[in-house]
Amino acid sequence: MLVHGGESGVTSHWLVKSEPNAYSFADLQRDGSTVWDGVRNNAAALHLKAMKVGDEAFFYHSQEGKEIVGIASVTRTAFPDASDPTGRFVAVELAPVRALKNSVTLADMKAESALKDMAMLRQSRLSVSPVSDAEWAAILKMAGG
DNA sequence: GCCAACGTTGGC
DNA sequence: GCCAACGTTGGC
Repeated sequence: MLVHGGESGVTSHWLVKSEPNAYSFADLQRDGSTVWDGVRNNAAALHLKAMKVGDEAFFYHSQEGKEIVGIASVTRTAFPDASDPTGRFVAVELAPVRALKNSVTLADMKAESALKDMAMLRQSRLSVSPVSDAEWAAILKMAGG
């Protein structure tokens, strides 16, 4: 699909982290959509600002599970994060796409050579990170299609 | 619970 | 503008 401007129709892929105790993929499925706010890191915020409607993101459970459990899509591009008193940070809106058939654990990802340069593995504390097309495909394959 | 990584803050 | 101190994240 061709729209206007330089980024027309090209979707990007991302990975977002959440502690399932705080907000799990099941919560997202229950809610239908959610405002992805609370990001307080400039690198992560830059990634949020680069998200386009229709981009898809792996939904990773940190601490409990340490695995990718599902896919979400961006339904609203970056807007000011109302929970940020400084006004510096942004939020996006995400909706659930589907759960993965098999979740892909951190150990699985570390063991996969195709993922050795993955942003989330190189910088584990980053809560929003880009995923290349090759990495996206590799993880989908690991998840059972 | 501990600790490594890393970002942020504030004194100078 | 530097850098030490501190806070937070997240794997182990």
